[in-house]
Amino acid sequence: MATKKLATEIRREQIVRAALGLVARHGLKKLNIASVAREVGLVPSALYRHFHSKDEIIDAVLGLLRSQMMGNVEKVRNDTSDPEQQLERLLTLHAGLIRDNQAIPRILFSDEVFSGPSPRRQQMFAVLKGYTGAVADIIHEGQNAGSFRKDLDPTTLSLMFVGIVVPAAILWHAGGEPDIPSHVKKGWQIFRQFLVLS
Amino acid sequence: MATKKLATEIRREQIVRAALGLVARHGLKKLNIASVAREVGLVPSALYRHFHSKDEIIDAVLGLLRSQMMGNVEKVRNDTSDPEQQLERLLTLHAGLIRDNQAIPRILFSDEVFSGPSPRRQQMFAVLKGYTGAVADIIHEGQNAGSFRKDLDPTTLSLMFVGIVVPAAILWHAGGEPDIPSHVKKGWQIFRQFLVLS
DNA sequence: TGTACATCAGTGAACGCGCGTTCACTGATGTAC
DNA sequence: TGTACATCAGTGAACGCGCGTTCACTGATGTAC
Repeated sequence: MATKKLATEIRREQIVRAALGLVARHGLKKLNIASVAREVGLVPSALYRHFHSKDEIIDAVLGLLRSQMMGNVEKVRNDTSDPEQQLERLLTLHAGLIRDNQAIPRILFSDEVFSGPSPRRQQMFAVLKGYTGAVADIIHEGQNAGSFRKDLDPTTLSLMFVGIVVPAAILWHAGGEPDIPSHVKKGWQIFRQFLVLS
Repeated sequence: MATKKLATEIRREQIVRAALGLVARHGLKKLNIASVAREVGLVPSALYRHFHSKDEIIDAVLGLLRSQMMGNVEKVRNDTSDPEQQLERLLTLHAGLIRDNQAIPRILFSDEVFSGPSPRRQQMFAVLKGYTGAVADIIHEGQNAGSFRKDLDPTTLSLMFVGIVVPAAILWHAGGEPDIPSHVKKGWQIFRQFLVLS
């Protein structure tokens, strides 16, 4: 029809971005082929020229999410070499990511991931593990450099670090409260006071 | 048939418990009328003698969850009057609840809640708010009693307190790691060191 | 430069499955007399 | 103590909707000659 023909590479990207947006706005359950197609300006069956199945689209969305999270880690590590600043900026970026992108917690806990195909669950586990692992690395470096307390387990600390954002995000997700940036700022002050040797 | 006829009150409880178990094991997406009926030993249509719809069953499951969480708070407040011990026990109970009951995070983040009927989202928000509010109250009492540091916002601390368990639960949920009780123990030591005046 | 052809993105109708829900019925249970 | 009756939990067939997926087709695009 009036629809322009575009290369598969371009369409794949359009489709994945549209799917991510839909998940962020309405949740994974409402992610259906028809909506994605409408968003991209195609007919539902046209998506099958670019993906073999809906599952394949979901996997691509997971990949996009992973690259966003790991992108934040890389950005922070390139910005500065000071572990304390790395943590602070990562927290801010992460909070922003979750706020702009309600899709993250929704996907993390979705049945599509946890009851879905086993490789997908493993991929998701790898993402989470990679992220908290990177945080633990930063903490470890700070300990070695002598700027952080040395008597605490970096892994435990990394989970608590992530824990500054997550419960706030849940609450915000559920009812609009609390103000995430403000909570994150306060939470970071507390975490920092405890961890950084002055 | 051979199925015994039981009073609606009994059946309602059986149905809700069966549904909660199914969600815990397979996620909300696989919660269908047929499975619940099979679990209870009835035919699918029989459930409609006791609930008007699947949505009503889901609401009842949410109610059960709420009572479990708030039950922990009450138990702890009755056990001891020392805020520090209240927090420590609540953390342990909460960790156990999440471990035995993978249903909690799955439901909290499910589309059934967040894209579902608005009253349901409000109910869920009230549950979360009530729980973190209770934690904040305990912290506040500890501050007034002079055993906790006074220069920190109880609300922020309460979210961080919950944050000790949540990320660990997510990881465990995704891949079996880490050992939740052990992480919670270490996390509590850190939190306690920071909060409690010695 | 033009023409024939292969490629492949896009279309629309149709299929089929899962699943929530309805409905007329059956038959057990408890109660009124 | 027995009998008639109302109540209501349980049944099984059927309906209907949402939705992922298939398939034969069309027609635009780029390329070989």
